[in-house]
Formats: sequence, C-alpha cells, structure tokens
Amino acid sequence: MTALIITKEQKELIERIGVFYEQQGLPPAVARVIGLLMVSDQLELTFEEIYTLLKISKSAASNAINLLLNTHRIEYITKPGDRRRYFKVRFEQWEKMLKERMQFFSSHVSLLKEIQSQRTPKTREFNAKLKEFIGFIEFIHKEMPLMFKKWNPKNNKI
Amino acid sequence: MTALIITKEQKELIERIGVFYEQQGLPPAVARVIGLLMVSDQLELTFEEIYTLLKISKSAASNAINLLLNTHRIEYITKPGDRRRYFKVRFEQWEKMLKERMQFFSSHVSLLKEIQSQRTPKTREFNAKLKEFIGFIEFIHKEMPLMFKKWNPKNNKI
DNA sequence: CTTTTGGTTCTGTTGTATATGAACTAAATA
DNA sequence: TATTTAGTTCATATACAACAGAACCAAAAG
Repeated sequence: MTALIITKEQKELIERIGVFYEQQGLPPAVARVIGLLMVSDQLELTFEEIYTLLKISKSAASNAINLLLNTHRIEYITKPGDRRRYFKVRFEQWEKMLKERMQFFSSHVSLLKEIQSQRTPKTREFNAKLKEFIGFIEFIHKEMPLMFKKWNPKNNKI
Repeated sequence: MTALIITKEQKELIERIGVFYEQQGLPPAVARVIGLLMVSDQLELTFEEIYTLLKISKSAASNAINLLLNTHRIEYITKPGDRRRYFKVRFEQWEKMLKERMQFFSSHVSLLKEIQSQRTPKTREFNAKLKEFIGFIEFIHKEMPLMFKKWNPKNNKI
C-alpha cells in the first residue's frame, strides 16, 4: 500500500481537465479519471488508487474505467504475480481519435444530399446555398486527410 | 390558413435529420424544427405551422425556436400587416459554425500545456508523447484556417 | 475451508433535461 | 369593449443519466 499522493495543484488541474471533457460529452467521473491519469506522477494506477484518489465509489470507478477502455482512451497492463490491473492513458490513440472526431463533422454529406434531392426546385436561392454548403463539406472531407498527411507523411489514410 | 402539407417522405427525412442533430447534441424537438425548416417546400414557416406540422406543444416549439434563434441557426422575417414571424434556416451561418466547431477541437492546447508544465520530468516517454500530441494540435490549429482560405480565398480569418 | 482482494452488478436516490397543457399577456381586430 | 391571435411562462410529469452503497463473485492466499 504505497500511498501515492497528488498535490493540491494536481487536484485542481484534474478538475479543470474534468470540466473540459465534460464539455466534450463525457460524464463527470469519467472525465476525472482521465484527468487523474494524465497528471499523476505515476503513469499506471490501480482500480483502488483511482477511486480513493478521486473519492468516488467503486461502482462509479468501475463504470468509468470500462467506458474508457471500451472507447480505447485508456488501456491496462498487468504485472506478474499481481492480480490488479494497472490503468494508463492510451496516448497514441488520441491523435487518431481527434482525427476521427474531426472527420465526423463532415459525415452528414449524404444526409444533406438527400435533402437536396427531395427539395422542391422552386426555392432556387436556397437550393443554391445548400449546394454550396455541401460543396464546402465535401471539400473539407477531402482536404482533411491531406492536412493530416502533411503533418505525418507516412500516414496515408484518415 | 393555407394548409401547408408535408409528405410522408419529408416527415421521414425530418426524423432522420432530427436523429443526426440529436447526436450532435441538440434536444429532439429542436433537431426536428431544423429538419422541418430544411425540407419544407415553403422556406419560411410560422410558429403555428411549426408546432402543428411537428405535432409538438406550443411551449416546446417556443423553446426550440428561441434556442435556435439564440444560436443563430435560424432567423425570422416579418411581413407588413402580419404580426406573425416567419422562421427560416440561416444557411450562411452554417459554414461559419462548422468552422468554429472544428476549431474548438484544438482549443484545449492551453490545458494540455498546463499538464505538460505540471508533469514530473521522470516520465520521459509519456512526456514526449504529450509533447508530440500538443504539436499535432497546434499544427491543426494553424493549418485549418489555411484550408478554409483555400476553399474561399477572400476569407482571411477563422 | 475461510478470508482477502479486485473488481462487477444490483438497488435506490438525486438531479436535471425535455416535454405537455393550461394559464397568461400584449397587440391587433371586430 | 370583447375577442382573437401569436406567442411566452408556469406548473407539472416523465424519463433518464450519474452516482453511492451494498451485495455479490471469482481467484488467490492463508
């Protein structure tokens, strides 16, 4: 039972990270688990360390951890002769996830095109604007991979 | 009382648009109001037309419309000698909003930098990955305006 | 076999978002 | 002045998200 300590400043930062990820749509407890794993001096934390440091219940911790595992935001390692799992953030995935989330924004082209095909031809100006907007989204959708590639040239899809 | 009619296919499309905007974080009724305004043959709809066509209560319609007005997704026009407001989608704004939302993704650089500055230097590999991720986000943040400019050259910010 | 450990699952509480329907209001009309 | 219209606001219902706490469970240790 090596008592890992987190400072007041770290706690405060965890809360701020928590608020940020709440705004991105994650539940509060989940967001704080991410925060903890990001600021902790120790990279790999056990289940017990997580719920005691964050002062949340075991069930909250369990659900939060499983959500984060399922969404590939964290992973865990094990150690020989130790039944516990050691959870850590899965940083390599973050760049990928950010790319995917950005791509999602342009994912409704098909829906917009359906609207376009169902629209009355009478509303010419509106239809023209719709067309332009679709054009913009298609441009983004095509251009973003190029942008990513520019950052990391060996990356050739998404 | 010119009874504007929307077809079965239009209704179905409105629901699909509704689901999409729900996923983007809008409340169901709000999402359907957008859908209706996007597919309707008539571009400008009154309050009454909106809540009767969508079969939602007046209060739900009122709240939805006000939310959409406040977030600049719709606007209204008036007609001389007519007390009603005619609501319509504000298409020009959509491209701008999409850009802003995409930029928001890279808005947590400062938070990540704080994490970076508070981290123990002991975890070298982790810190290196963090640094790289920050680099990526900064790249995106810088590069996106260029991408937008490429689409619309007279556009020189955001 | 009993106890401990590392979690998971169940039950119940609380808070909040979304909606309805009715009451209300202010302007226009009759 | 009375009534209709175009909405807003209020009271209330419903539903669900998020969590706590306790019971539970399976593997390992004693």
